[in-house]
Amino acid sequence: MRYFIAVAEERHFGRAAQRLHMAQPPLSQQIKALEEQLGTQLLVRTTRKVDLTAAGELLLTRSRLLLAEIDKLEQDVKLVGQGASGVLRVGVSGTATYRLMPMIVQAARVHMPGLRLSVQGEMLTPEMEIALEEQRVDVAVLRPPVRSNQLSLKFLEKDELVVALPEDHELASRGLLDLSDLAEEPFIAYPLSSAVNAISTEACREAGFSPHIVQETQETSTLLSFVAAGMGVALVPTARRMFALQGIVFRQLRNAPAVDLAVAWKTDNDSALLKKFLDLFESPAPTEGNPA
Amino acid sequence: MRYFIAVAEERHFGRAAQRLHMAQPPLSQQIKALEEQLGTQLLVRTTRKVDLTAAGELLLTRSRLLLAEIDKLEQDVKLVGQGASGVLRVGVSGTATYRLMPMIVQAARVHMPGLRLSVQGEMLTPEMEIALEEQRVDVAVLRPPVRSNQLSLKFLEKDELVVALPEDHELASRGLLDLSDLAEEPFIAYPLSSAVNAISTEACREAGFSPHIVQETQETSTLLSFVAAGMGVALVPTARRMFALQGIVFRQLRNAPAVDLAVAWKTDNDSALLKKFLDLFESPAPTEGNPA
DNA sequence: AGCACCGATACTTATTAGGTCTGAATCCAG
DNA sequence: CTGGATTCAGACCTAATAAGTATCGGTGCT
Repeated sequence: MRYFIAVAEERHFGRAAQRLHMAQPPLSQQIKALEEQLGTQLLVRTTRKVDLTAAGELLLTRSRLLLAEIDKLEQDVKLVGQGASGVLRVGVSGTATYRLMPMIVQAARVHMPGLRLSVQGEMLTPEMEIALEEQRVDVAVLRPPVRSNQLSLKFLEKDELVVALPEDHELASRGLLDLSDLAEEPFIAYPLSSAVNAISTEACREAGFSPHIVQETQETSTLLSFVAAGMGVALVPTARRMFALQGIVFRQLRNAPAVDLAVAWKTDNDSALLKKFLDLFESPAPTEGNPA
Repeated sequence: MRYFIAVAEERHFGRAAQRLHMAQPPLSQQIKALEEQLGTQLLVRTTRKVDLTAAGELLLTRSRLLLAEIDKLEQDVKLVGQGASGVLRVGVSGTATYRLMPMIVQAARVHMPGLRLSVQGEMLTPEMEIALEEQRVDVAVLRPPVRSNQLSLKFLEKDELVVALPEDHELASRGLLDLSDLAEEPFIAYPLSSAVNAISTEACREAGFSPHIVQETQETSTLLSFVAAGMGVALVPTARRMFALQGIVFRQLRNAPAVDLAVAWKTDNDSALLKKFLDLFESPAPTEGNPA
């Protein structure tokens, strides 16, 4: 089949043979054998040039695809044999669920076919810590710091917090805000146990006020719909801006507080699958974090 | 590859060898060679039984598909060689398999003699999208929307959904039903990934309830037999009424949700055969759809 | 413990693929 | 119109690969 493709592409037995690192006569024989097996003429040979019949055209296009699939299968089987298979349970922090997670899932599909990811999104760091320790999840994308000493971390990225405002809010007309501008605003916040909340509250305290939280919510999408409804303002990680929700504007902060994002796993988990999975994080985030 | 499939299916080298009309030792050797080529263990042999590794499982399922495709290619090439003008591989959505498909096949017989159609019925839209992209089928009759941007669509028709009921069901005595009448009924449904399921669920939600799905099934015939057996009710496209299955009655819905039917192909497929085939759809459905 | 079962190994034979040389057909140059 | 160059096909031989035969070794069952 590969022989046929070579001949059909080169339209020349000699050149095709060269490309296949073999002599021309055996190639002619193989093609002839193929034609006999199919009971069909595939090539029209005049001594001066080689042409494809309709059947040949069909065989060319389809067998190209087939060979590609076969090669891919071979690769995939090799990968799976090297440990790229099985199930990993992944927990993802609320704020990373929509942006980072799809990237990871896609990367895993390519580099670790056969791997099933069981993803739970919109989780909070303390939840994930416990889940990791109890081995209910294998990997977690979370916001440091973690308290547990059984976990290892790898730093992924740093996100500045931005302000989410209802679009008709008076502060929406200004470009760059200061945290203290928000002192009198009602806040929609992530749960108390979340890292974003901790950082936000701390930053507000440093800016000289204590935020007035009117609503607490875990899911970012819910949080933003509260903002869109005009119930208050919120501090969310930068990456969240992509959530182009109707009725919301995002404004940058002077001296914006930042939250880290990291991938975490249980240090004593020596699964080959896990190691391979963690390697996926090397390219998008080359920085190495410090273990807990 | 065929050898591996035989062994994997029989889970027994001896029986597999028998099936392949060969002796057992060369089979062992071939499998071993395959494992070496892939650098991966595919089978776990205890002297008592043969088991598949994860890599083996992958190879089994994928290579089965590949072999089927190779065989089909062989057939198709033979057909073209014998004078057929060409082969088009057509995928058809479950609900259109029985009503629309025969019409298309007949039209093709009249207007494109020499064209062979290789039809696969009872497929789901996402399956067909992938098959089109990977060029495993040339044309698909499916239910929009499609996510892929590599495909072009032509609208064919709109089908209202009707209720399929066991004939002794209390609602069977009534003529026109409202969706909310079904709020407490057990549902037999198409798979989650199907367009009909998506539309049905959405319609139920709008009618103020969430359907209680007791059974999921892909084939319409199976679905209807569950209904006939009294396991529950189902929403199926109008065209399905022709399926005069014993023990089932169909009832119209007030404000019936509707699903579209369209023909789809890969935009960059410039086969002349395909263009001609698509023209067949002009007469029965003159409306032009919007590309994906 | 012994037998039956099953896959692996060692070795031989048959089949198939590939290489070399050569021939026939066609095109082109002079 | 003839000789050289080009290109595919056939004849023949060799090397590689697959299949066959006999046998071994380990495992579970009685």
